Amino acid sequence: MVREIPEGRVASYGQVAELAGIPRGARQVGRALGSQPDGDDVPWHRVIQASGRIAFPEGSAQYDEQSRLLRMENVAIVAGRIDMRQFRWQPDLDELLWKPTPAWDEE
DNA sequence: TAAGTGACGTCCG
DNA sequence: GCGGACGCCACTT
Repeated sequence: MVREIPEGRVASYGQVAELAGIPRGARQVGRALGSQPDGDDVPWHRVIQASGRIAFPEGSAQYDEQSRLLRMENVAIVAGRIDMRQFRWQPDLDELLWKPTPAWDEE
């Protein structure tokens, strides 16, 4: 499922779990990613907390690595947070939402 | 077998 | 917006 997340977009653990058919399996997703051998082709860095924060403690090597990879994909991390309204991956509406952007003043 | 522990999420104050 | 309490579930002690 995580491999489906396109570059430049992110998804929350809960979202991935749900899409994978595991309603309350957010923690399972975290475990799965953690047990994934490094150097694999799974874009683990695109999975973050629903709050828009990176799950690792700020300042940790892992936090730095993840934020680095995200920024490399042009995902903005402001004040330790990622704007989910802007970068959250939406499987179906993806193409629609990722266009320029004018339409979200409805918020 | 029971208790502790997370790469989490939601609710509440 | 933040921290605490709980819920969650697959391990590990």
